[in-house]
Parts: sequence; C-alpha cells; structure tokens
Amino acid sequence: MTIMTERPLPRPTDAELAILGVLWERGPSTVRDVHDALAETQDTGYTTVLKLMQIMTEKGLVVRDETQRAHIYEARSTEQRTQRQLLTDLADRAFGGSPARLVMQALSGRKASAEELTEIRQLLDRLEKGDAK
Amino acid sequence: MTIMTERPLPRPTDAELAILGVLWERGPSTVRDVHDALAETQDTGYTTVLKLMQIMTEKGLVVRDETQRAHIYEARSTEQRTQRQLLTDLADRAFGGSPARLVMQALSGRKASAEELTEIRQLLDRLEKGDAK
DNA sequence: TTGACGGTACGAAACCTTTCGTATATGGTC
DNA sequence: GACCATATACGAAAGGTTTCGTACCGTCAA
Repeated sequence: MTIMTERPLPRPTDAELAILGVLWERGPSTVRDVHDALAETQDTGYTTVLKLMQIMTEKGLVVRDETQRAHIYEARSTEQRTQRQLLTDLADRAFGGSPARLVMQALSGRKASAEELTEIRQLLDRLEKGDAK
Repeated sequence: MTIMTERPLPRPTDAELAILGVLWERGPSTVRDVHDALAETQDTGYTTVLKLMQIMTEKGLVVRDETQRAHIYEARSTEQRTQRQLLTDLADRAFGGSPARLVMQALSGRKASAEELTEIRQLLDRLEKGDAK
C-alpha cells in the first residue's frame, strides 16, 4: 500500500482558473469543450488550452480520463473548496490573515443589492446558531 | 499642461504585496526598513527587496522621495483601496463577478468569532440604511 | 585621504506563465 | 488502404516574477 502524502493543490493561475470555471460549470469536458466555452469571451488558441490543461494535470489541479481518444478532464477540487482556498489565501496575503476583515471590506466597498444583503443576514443567523457550514 | 492618463495600477504580485503591507503599517520607509521588517518572517536578501521596490516604482505601485541618500518609499494606493481592488479582482476571476457570493463563501467557510459576526451585522445595518461606505 | 560602511543601479539567472508552431497519432469514410 | 479531420505531445519563445551578485557612489571617521 502506497502512502500518498496528499499534497495541497497549488493556487491556480489566472488562465487555469478560467479553465476550472468551465469544468465546474460543464462538468467533465474535453479540451475542445473547454476551448469552445472560453472562446465566447476570450480568444486563446486550441493548443494553448490543451497545453494548460496538460500542465494542470501535472499539477494535480485536474484529472483526466484517457480511455477515449479525446481525453476527458475533470476538476480535482470543487468550486467551493477552491473558492475557500483562494479566500484564505487572499486573507493571508492582504488582510493580515483575517477573513472577517476581508468580509467587511468586501461588504463596505461594494454595492450589494438588498436581496443579497438579506441573504447574507440570513447566513449570519444560521452561523450564529452554531449551525456552521 | 501634460495630460496624465491615470492608468489603473496593476495588481501587485505576492512579493509586492508583502512590501506594500510593510509600507502601509510603517508609513513611508526606506528599503532597509522594509527589509528588516520582512526579515521577521521571511528571509529575502536586501538587494532583492531593493530590486522589487525599484520595479514597483516603475509600475507606479509606490512613489519614492530621492532627496535623501536612502530613498524613502511610500505606497501609492491606500490599503483599503488595494484590498477592494484585490477583492473585485478575485470576485471577477472566481465568483462570477459577484462580490456577494464571495462574501457568503468567506462567511460560511470560516470560523469567525462571535464579536466579528456582530461587527459584520452592524455593518450590514449601516449598509441597509443606505449609509454606504 | 583613505577606508569602511551602507546605500543605489544594473544585469542576469532561475523559474513560472502563457502562447503557439509543428510533429505525430488515431479514427472514420470513401 | 488512403485521406482527412481532429486529437495529443512536445518544444520553444516571449514575457513576468523573484532572486542575487557585482559594480559603483556618497558619507563619515580616523
């Protein structure tokens, strides 16, 4: 039995995050799928996307199924989990490690709709009930 | 009269953000000041910090006063402003451009203390009164 | 004046990210 | 089988980030 020291995944780069976004939205996809989806907003070449996804495979950000001719890629970490990682990362780098300060800045700096504010308030209620998560 | 097309400052890199952190905390500082402060936690060479701060000057992230032999550097953007920029940037890249979703994820994913939650709630109150900012 | 000290400037290496050209393989169709 | 469309693999260039060695300059004290 091999001991797999589950190394934490590296922070995805900008380009990698865009690709992950497609994978989260579409689910397991081929390079072509991802490229076509990205083509809506960007215009990066097909082989560029391919190369990035190959690198992401090496990094462990995605896994791929090679049984088909067109490999099928899947994000290794969920969107939520990645988002949280990015947030704690940003909190560490720019908010003295305090997610609370990050939240306050995000709230005060932005115009959130009334519904959103209400939603956030409800979330706070749940949190204070100790109903974490 | 020169037209200064005030270009938006670039997103600071990790190393740059660490330096900005020192400048925000200490106020205008020399390279040595910054290096010594960083030495508490990291261990990057003096010339490395110097070079970074020179690059940051080129980018406009900091301004420097060269009247003294030891130049004095100052952050060009406030901590708050930079934090907000980083947050909207992250919201764009990883939260579909929605700061509200970012906030919710930050709240649900983290254990915030009761005091912090209260503080956030008060902030929400002020926001809903239309007392933005 | 000269040397030691502490500062800036500069260049380049090492590494990472992003890009894409080109080579090569595979599968289906005529 | 031969061809064509479409896939992956690979290498390398271009640009950005981080690191530091080395050169050079000014200041001050002996």
